[in-house]
Parts: sequence; structure tokens; C-alpha cells
Amino acid sequence: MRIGQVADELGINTKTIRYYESIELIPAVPRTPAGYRDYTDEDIDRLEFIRTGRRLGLSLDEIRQVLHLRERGEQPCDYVLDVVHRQLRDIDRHIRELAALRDELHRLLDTAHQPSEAPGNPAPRYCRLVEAAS
Amino acid sequence: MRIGQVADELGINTKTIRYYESIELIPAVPRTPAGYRDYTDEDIDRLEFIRTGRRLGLSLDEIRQVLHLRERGEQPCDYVLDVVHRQLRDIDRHIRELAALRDELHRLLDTAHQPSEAPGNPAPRYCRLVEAAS
DNA sequence: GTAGGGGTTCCAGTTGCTGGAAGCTCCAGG
DNA sequence: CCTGGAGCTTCCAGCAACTGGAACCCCTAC
Repeated sequence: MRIGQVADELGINTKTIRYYESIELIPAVPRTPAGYRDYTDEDIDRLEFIRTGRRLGLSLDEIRQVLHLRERGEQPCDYVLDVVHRQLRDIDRHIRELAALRDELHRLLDTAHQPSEAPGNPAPRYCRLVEAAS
Repeated sequence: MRIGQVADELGINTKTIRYYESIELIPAVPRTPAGYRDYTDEDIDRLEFIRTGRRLGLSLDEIRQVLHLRERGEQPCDYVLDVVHRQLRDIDRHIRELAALRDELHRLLDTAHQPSEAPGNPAPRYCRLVEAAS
């Protein structure tokens, strides 16, 4: 199967697949006589695994670790569990930060409806919206 | 004021300030006879403005737009309002996605407590945790 | 024969910094 | 006067994870 079809089926860019090969995340697959990459179902499994790992928030390097562990015959699930736990912690923190930012932006929009030159307010240097957030 | 002190006061890296200068987000400030950058209070205001904009989620390019608008004597607040509205939409979507991912990871951890070789389950190729998420 | 839609390689750019190396400047202590 | 160390300078390179573009090859259909 050629790279374009693989990309279509998995919903990845062909560039991405070649990139994964270039960083040796996937092995170099055999070529057709014309020099085209020729992928097997196993290659596609591997790519799908990578895609899922990415979707779960694993970095390419973490995915690489999992693949290496697997190649050495070890069970990578403990490692994955660690990563997933860490990931959950990061996500919770990220959500909290985003929510705080959202609230701040909402407050900012509220001030946008205030008169811009309330008595006693200094003239804004750049943009009173942004300066109000300092 | 020299770059180190500015960096300390604003809580930015000196490298970052030089980087901003290199991409012409801030002007090149005058130098002392020894060649050291010498910052005025106005420069620091500008940097603080940038820092706040970044904290609000504006990209450096968006910040650049605001600064340019301001230099041309236009009121950038409408532009900033647009950016902030878009930003809010993006944040909400991002939070929703992260929450969905979090739930998925939680479900994943639940399956981690299931027996790994339930009858009828295919043997995992790489890691049953990740494969369960496909 | 030629137009098109694939594929190939390699280089460079994206965003927002950050690290490191090699060298200059300044100031305080001995 | 010398020396050490902190802070400054420049330039180069790298991070993550791709993505775009140029220039060229291959295959099929009309």
C-alpha cells in the first residue's frame, strides 16, 4: 500500500509519515521498483498505535519508549500507566489555568463596556484593555 | 537600566528580551559605551505590555499588530476585542477537548484494573492500554 | 504525446524561546 | 596591579511536531 492511501486511511499527512520515518520512529519500509514506499498491515498497525498514543497525549519520545520496551519483550504497560498518570495531572492543571484565563478575559470584556475615560483613570499608553489586565 | 535588571524585574529571561529585539518586536535600545543595552522606563512598559499580552494568550504576532496599530495612531482595542473573543472560543474548545481526554484516560485506567487476558480478547500487539483506546 | 495525480528528496520555516561557547567589561578584594 | 567572578556581548544550534515548497520521477488515461 502506498503512502497516500495509508495517510488517507489513518487521517495523517504523508509528510508526517515520512517525518516519523526520518526520526526512526517507524522503520524504513521496502520500496516498489519505482521507489515508492510500500506499507504492510503491520506498518499501518504501528502508525495507528502512534496516532492513538499522540491522541492520548504521549509525546513522540514517550511513544518511542513504549515501542522500544515492546521490542525488548518487556511489558510497557507500567510505563504507560506512569505516563498516563502524569498526563492526567498535567491536564487537570492545564484546565485550571485555562479556566482562570477565561475568567480573566471575561472580566476584561466587562471592562470594555465601561466608559473608557473614567475620571481619575490614566490615559492608556497602548490599549486600555490590555493595560487593565496588568 | 541593564538587561539583567530588566529581566529580574519583569520575570523574563534576558535571552527572551534579546530575542524580542531580534524579531523587531521591540526596538533596538541605545547602548552604553561598553556596548551594554540600556533600557528606559518606556522600554520596560513595552516589555510589560508584551508580557501581559502573552499571559492573555496573544501570540507575538498579534501583539505586534497591536503595537503597530498603536504606532499608527489607531485605537487597537477593537482588534484586541476580536482577538480576545476568538481566544475565548478557542479556550472553551480546548477545555472541552482536555476534559474529554481526561475522561478517556480515566476509563483507560479503569481497564488497567481488569484482567489482561479476558477470554476472547486478542493478545495485545504493543500495549493493551493503548490499544484499548483505539 | 501530454496532462494529471501520485510519488521522491532535500531544504527551510513554523512558535517562542533556551542553551552553550567564546569573548568582552566592570568591580571588589588581596 | 592582578585576579576572580558576575554580567554582558554575539552567534549558532536545538527544542516539538510537523508542514510547505521546489524540483524532479513514475504511471495511467485520453
